[in-house]
Amino acid sequence: MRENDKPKPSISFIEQFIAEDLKEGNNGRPVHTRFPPEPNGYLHIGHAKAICLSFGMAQKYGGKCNLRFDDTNPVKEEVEYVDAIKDDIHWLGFDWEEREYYASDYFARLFDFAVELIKKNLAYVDDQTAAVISTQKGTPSQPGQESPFRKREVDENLDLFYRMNKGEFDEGSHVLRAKIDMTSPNMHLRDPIIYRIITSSHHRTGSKWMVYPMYDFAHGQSDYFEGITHSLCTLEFEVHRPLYDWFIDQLKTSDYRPRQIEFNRLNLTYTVMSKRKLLDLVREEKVNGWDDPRMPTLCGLRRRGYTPESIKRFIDLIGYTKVEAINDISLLEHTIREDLNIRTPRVFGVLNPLKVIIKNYPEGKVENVELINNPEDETMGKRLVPFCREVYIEHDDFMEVPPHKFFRLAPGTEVRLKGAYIIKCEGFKKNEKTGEIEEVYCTYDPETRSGGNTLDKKVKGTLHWVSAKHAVDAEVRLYDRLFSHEDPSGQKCADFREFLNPESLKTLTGCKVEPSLKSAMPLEKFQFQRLGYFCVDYDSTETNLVFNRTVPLKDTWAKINK
RNA sequence: UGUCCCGUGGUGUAAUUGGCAACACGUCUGAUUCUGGAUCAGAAGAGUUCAAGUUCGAGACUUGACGGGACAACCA
Repeated sequence: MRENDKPKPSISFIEQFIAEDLKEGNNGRPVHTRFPPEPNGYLHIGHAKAICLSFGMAQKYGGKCNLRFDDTNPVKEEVEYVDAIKDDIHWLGFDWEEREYYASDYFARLFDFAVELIKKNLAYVDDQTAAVISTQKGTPSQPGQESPFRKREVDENLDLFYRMNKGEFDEGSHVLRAKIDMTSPNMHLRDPIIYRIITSSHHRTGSKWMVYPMYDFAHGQSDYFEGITHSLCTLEFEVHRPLYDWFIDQLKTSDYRPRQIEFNRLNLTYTVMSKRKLLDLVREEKVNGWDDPRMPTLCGLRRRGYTPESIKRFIDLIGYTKVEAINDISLLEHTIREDLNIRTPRVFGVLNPLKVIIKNYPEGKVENVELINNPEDETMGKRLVPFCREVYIEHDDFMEVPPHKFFRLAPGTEVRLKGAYIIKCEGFKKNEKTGEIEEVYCTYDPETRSGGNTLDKKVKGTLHWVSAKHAVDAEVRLYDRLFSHEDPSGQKCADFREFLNPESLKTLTGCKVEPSLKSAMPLEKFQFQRLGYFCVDYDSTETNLVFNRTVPLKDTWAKINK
């Protein structure tokens, strides 16, 4: 009854930090977070985890969350990605209002800050090649060595840096480095490169700049410029934090400083989650684009039939920790079933049609039988489905020689056609050459019409069906896991491509669906009874209906059958 | 031979900050149903990587092992 009686919902360690910071005043600021994608690819479900966190914390604590494109590397970034990223965030149900920012908005301030560091003798221009700088850095277990240019005079550094940006030097010939500590046990503090020369055009600033800041020199500062209080990122940036803090120390003029907190990134079984690998799959045409329904991208999941709610629910369940875990994709499948179970109408669709002829049913007669659209939700109402002498059933639902515990149709057995009548199998036609069953002959019991209450005749099996005369043809795409290995990218001796599942896409044509589906629109979702959840694909047209199977229903018979 | 992070049922997370380990998924029973789905009821499954210490009491604290991960891109 009381609030206290309920177990307190546990909050993540990040939320605990935020709550503590707020308690201590948070420098007089409300929570302000940011989601900072680089526009060099499409968002995937791992990004959704970060989005839910940053937007979620802001929402929960009455703060704000900015969208900031981390566009400091013009050679990899494109506008195409900017637009797609915005669509995906909105689709998930989050909004950054007018706060759409770009790291490139801060290029001038960042440049000025670099100049300031040079003047404070905390940065210098290095003329060495990348290879030389790299060897001088040492290794994680060996200290680095100082560059011969480290002691360059301030004026010379200033002059060189300005000339770098004027385009007087080639790419790779000079870099600007922060002067920190070449012997630090943290590699990131060994005089990190903060500016490099890039002559490619930037998707927003064009050719205005010839020098571009590195991630470490842009990210924390951008947070600072925007007044971010909590900068939430994934675990691999943990070792960057001392550097993040070092730059903030040079920059801050009051008590305010953004705080970086790291959490575990999302790993899913049977898929890959790095943008580079996903890009490889797209470029090498292992999949049909970023929005291929087998991809873990948000646009792929959307096309597959996933709902934002199911993704958010999944993310909620897996939580935020510092443990590098690999999450089971079957949990995602659970959350989408849970969601679709409530929201989708039930329909009949036959994937592998087998014709059943009901011999004692009058030719030419059509009855409209009434079916419940969703037993979970009465408000979704009922619909009429035509029934007649010839219907299609699922090929798997008939067996000439049924195994033990087979509840479906077989010679001499009875089943119910859902919503219609109980039928009995009296015979079948078999192709002598191929051994394939081509038709099944049945009789029906007119007394068993659904809804009639006098009958206590019971059958074990209930089948879905589609009237042969009224059926609409459809193409159905069945998806399986993209990879056959649980952890395709975690194998040292094999490339992830070797684990691609050759059966990840099966296209079925000549499927038969009930006539009410004729005008279904792309992304419309249904439960094909006894089969699974399906949604209309973008490829669907008026003359060629195309469905994607989002996820099958759990199938205990398939399990028994194993 | 470095620095930092992490180690709780099969999996993912909890444990009110030290009081005999909880939840979800999955698994297995059973009930029920005109979806072998869903739903409902129930069960099995970890003594918290190991060891020592502090304490009346440790999954939580300390130390040390062991195991896993991150860090040596002019990527983010």
